[in-house]
Amino acid sequence: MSEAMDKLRNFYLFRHLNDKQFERLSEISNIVEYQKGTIVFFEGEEAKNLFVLLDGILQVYKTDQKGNKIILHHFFPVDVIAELVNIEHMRYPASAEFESDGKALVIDYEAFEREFLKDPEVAFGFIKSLSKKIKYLENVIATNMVMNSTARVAKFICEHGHEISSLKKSMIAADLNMTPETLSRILKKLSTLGLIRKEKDEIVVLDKEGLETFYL
Amino acid sequence: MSEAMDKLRNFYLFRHLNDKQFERLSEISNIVEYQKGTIVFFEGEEAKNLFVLLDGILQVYKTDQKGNKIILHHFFPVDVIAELVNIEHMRYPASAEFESDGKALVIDYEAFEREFLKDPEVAFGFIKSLSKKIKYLENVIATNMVMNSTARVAKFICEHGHEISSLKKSMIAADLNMTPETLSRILKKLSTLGLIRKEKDEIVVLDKEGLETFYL
DNA sequence: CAAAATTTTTGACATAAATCAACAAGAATT
DNA sequence: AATTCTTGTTGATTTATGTCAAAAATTTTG
Repeated sequence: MSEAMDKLRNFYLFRHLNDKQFERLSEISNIVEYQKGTIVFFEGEEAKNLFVLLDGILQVYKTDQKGNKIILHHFFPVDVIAELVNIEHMRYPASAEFESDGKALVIDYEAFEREFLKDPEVAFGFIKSLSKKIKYLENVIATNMVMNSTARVAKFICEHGHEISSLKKSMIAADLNMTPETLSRILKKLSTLGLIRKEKDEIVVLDKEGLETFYL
Repeated sequence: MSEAMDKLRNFYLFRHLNDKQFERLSEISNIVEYQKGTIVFFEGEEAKNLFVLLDGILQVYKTDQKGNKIILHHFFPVDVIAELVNIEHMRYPASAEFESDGKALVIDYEAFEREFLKDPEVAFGFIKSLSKKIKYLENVIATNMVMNSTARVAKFICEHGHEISSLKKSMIAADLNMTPETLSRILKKLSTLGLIRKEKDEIVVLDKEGLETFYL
């Protein structure tokens, strides 16, 4: 059995399926490989498939009138994508683009609903998965509507201190829904306040509590 | 049987319950009346109960650092509140306040989960209800993060044209997460553009398509 | 390692919306 | 009807962040 199938077997939504059910799942789905930059679906498009992200990072975003991306979320493997739009026969409320090369299981939703969704375990798995989705939407709102730029940066530093070294600043800015200029200025301000120290390729947190006061 | 119980019987989540189950539901819950302005739960509080709103309007909001309310949603009867926080044993991500006098069924969640959530019909009802919640969160994001003030006002006029007469402008402004001053200025602008006409106690839409161009 | 390309920072300026204060218009009360 | 209270409007100012352009720093390439 392929590595991908292995990942699937262990994925919480499918863990309890017996061999026969799993076999059937394979029949109504197929594994697709995507290249970095590929758009999996566009905002406004109609949904016919359920996606299970197996490899790579998937970025979900909306576009405002001026054409700016507003990044809502990054999905990491393994995760279900687009269960809601399928359940509700909606159009995608946002677009999804691979941020790296990746791979996904693409499931024919209609067949899935018919043959699997009545299974209480699968239904409960869906509840879990929808819950997770609500949590991150709450987080998007809490972060982007309630907090100002400084607070968002402070939060990001506290929560992702390490990763900063490996990420481009312009990427971080995009994820925080602000311009690189604004990010740069805020980092400078936090430096001046003595809360962080900007070193070559790294940001050292000097006063975590001080940072937290911006957003807690 | 009381009017409230009647409403409950017909509520989609409980419609399929038999008399015995319904009896049991009554045992693990009770109907509470609330006065206008009562806070049902505060952001950050731990959840122990599931609420079913039976009467009145419930406003859900977050508070930013400056103490400004950021209104996320209005619930109208009959609707389930706080299923997520209960499922996930989370703290409330927002506060809820009655905007009018009201009434709700308050269910002991632990007992509910134990005795009802395994029922596939109830589980499916939960999926539906979580879906609804995701939809309005998407809408909050689409409205408040993606659209500017003018677009939000234009959308509101198109979608709630009638209600405007009955609502205080300051209320509308709060719901749109802007100040009354901003709302007043935008209405003036839309008037000047000939898209609406402001009459005593009413706003007449003159050019719906024109309004829609602001947000579609 | 030097040159070129990319990314980040800085400065000047623009913009949307909030804030503050005064005023006007309606509604409620005496 | 006159007075008071509440709500809405207008103008001036402030604030946070975006935009654009140039300079500085860093990374990649030859």
